[in-house]
Amino acid sequence: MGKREDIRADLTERLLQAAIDEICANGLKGLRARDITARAKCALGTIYKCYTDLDDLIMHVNSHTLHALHTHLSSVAKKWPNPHDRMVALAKGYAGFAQSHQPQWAAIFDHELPVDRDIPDWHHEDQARLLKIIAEALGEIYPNAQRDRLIERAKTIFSAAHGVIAFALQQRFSGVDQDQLDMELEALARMVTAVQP
Amino acid sequence: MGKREDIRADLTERLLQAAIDEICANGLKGLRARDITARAKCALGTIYKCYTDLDDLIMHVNSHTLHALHTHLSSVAKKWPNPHDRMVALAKGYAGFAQSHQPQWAAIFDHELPVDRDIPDWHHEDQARLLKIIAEALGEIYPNAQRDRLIERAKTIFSAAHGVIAFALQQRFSGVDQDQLDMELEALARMVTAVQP
DNA sequence: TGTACATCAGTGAACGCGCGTTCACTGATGTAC
DNA sequence: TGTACATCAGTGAACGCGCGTTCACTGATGTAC
Repeated sequence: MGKREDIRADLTERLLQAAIDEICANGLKGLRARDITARAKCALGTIYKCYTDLDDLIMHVNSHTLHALHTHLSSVAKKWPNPHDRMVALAKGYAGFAQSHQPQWAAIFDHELPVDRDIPDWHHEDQARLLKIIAEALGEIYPNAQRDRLIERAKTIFSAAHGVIAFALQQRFSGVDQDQLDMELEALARMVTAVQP
Repeated sequence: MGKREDIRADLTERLLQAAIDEICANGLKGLRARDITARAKCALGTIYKCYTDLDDLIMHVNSHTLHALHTHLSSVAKKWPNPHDRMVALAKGYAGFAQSHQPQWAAIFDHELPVDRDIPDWHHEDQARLLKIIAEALGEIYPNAQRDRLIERAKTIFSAAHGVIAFALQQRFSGVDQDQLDMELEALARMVTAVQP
């Protein structure tokens, strides 16, 4: 009987969820170990039984968010057979996700690991899967392009859209108005997938 | 005779330069009041005589960087009479500046003021001046467009290019390869300024 | 120009707080017979 | 099933460190006569 393992698994899960909730409530910057364990109703030390440290826990939260984003965008992509329209829908879908999950979404990009520690493989894979959705649409638009070029172009388009969305959502820097965001994203997506040599 | 004022002005300037140098050396995250005053060869408390606090000093550093960026991009713009080519040159020029001033450039976007404090007007103006350079080129490409629409589109293009450059420079997220950055920026700038209804 | 006094700038030791991480403890879970 | 013992999970008070900010002090600058 694995009662101890069950407890551990339950604790691990509760801590993850508590961390997510705390980030939603106070943002990554306002995340404190004590708040997480208070919310998860366990002792402070438990974090270090279930995770290496706070950074490790945050990485898991971010992975969780990336999975949710991937699920969201996959389902959006499925609805649009035309690759041009699909790109527009993906851009808007990304904006919608970012908007409705703002603090978690921001955490993905704001969290910085200590320099001596490197990003786990599964995190890179999460990102690669996202890019694949875009690359696939591009492949349909440019059937003769090389696979590597498509991936590279997908990165460009993703980061461009991300830039537009990030500046629009965090008022801080002069991004586009929020109510013009969808319109501008549509324009961007259309321009960027107009056929060319 | 304003000897006291001279000393104060000198100190203020030295602190600014020391802060810039420290950011270059250790990044915004590694910026510490003690390191700044050590480099400026004055006492710790002096920061609070010349600036409200560390955040205020950082805002001044960022303003300094934005001015340098504006100067750089203005001179780039002057060299290209054709607005399409100018947009390409601006994108590459921005990437070049970001690359050669990475820590200072990153500081502009990484620095977060406490929520209760708002961004001074001069900081917004610095940003607006940057956008104007882009809007001007757009105005030549789309002579019939409204001024407001041009500004909005300039914001979109700026944040898109910024996204591409930011992801490419900070390896962290899957941005385009650094040696393909210029090529991708050129493609982006051309696509985004292709004539359309 | 010289002297006496007032002001106030720069100084840096000390304060204070936040907060991640540790570790000696204790009691529930698992094991042996 | 019951009892005695060993293990080891979760606990949370305490540690330790980093670091922004303050403030009583002192000596140079400015002022009055």
